[in-house]
Amino acid sequence: LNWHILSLCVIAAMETQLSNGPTCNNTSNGPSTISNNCSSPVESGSIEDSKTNLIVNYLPQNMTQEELKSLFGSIGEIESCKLVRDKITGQSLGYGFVNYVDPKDAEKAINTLNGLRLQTKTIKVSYARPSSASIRDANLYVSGLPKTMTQKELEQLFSQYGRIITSRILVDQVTGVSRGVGFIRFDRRVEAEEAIKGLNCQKPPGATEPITVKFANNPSQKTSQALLSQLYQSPNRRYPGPLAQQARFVLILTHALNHVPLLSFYSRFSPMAIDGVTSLAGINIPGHAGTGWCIFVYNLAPDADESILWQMFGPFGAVTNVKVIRDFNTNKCKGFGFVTMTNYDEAAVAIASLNGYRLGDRVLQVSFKTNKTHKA
DNA sequence: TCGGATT
Repeated sequence: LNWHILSLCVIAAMETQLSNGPTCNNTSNGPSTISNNCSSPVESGSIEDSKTNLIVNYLPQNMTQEELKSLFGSIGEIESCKLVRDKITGQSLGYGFVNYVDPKDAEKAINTLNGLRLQTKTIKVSYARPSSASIRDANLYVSGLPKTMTQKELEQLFSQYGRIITSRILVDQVTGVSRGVGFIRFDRRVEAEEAIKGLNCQKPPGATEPITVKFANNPSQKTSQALLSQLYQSPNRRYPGPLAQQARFVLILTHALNHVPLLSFYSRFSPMAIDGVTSLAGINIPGHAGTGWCIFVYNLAPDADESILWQMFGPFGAVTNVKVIRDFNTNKCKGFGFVTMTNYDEAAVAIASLNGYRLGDRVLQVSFKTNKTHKA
């Protein structure tokens, strides 16, 4: 058994290609995205800074403040430079500020560095709006959008409430179709508040379902567990480390003791192995969500929570997301949940191992998620 | 007995 598990670990080892969504490009914010060149700065920001201070967006996750300063320092003398990080985790939030001494250098930096490709990202360089409380927390998260709605239509819908700084509609990485989720950043918080009042739970013109509009979280905020998982499954790892092996072993052994035979999952072929990800375009593969492999877990207890899913699936490899589906009113688990795993092989092993697993007095059913819907 | 989605 142990030997099989070790072999499996080798077979299952695949390159992790973590891509953080579609590469940002500077046209994606649409034609109505305003210039941040503040000819009439408002409130507390200094007028001088408006011509020297730049905001740099869509920086690669691993870029440091020093690297940012080095890159922009190649243009001219920098007065100050700040990479914005999450207060708690220290993770880069993917943007920063560069303040030049000379306004000419700021202009030059926009002309030469805006649109520069760094790793998987295309950075955006523009004048920073003066810092002020009124422009903070003006970013909205919008869900339930009709899949046909374009970014332009989204902006049209929201523009009645104020000046839009940026907008975006998230798309499936594989199919390119809208995920029905987007973002709108207004110039001022009060505008965002009005948009929530006016549009939350409303049907956009021609739509059949109401949309949800609320304040957005910070970009790429992950749970501490997902961060741990990411750390633990480092991108260059080819084989699971001793800890992973141990955990797998324990789990699979537990499974064996549960008197459910293991499937011959190691002989199963992986669709990822045909000719890589490109072969997946337009093909509907169960559980494949573009960002990973989505697994359906059925027969969870009413009091089940996310931690049990992390505990069960984590040992099999990179888990990026878990979700227990709860009843809106009672907040009790509706009996099922979802787990997203990065690598097909690890997901397949987890499914093969955990399907039929006895959790308390329940026997779990675990499979790739399908497109079933309860709607009529 | 197959959601919600966080650039």
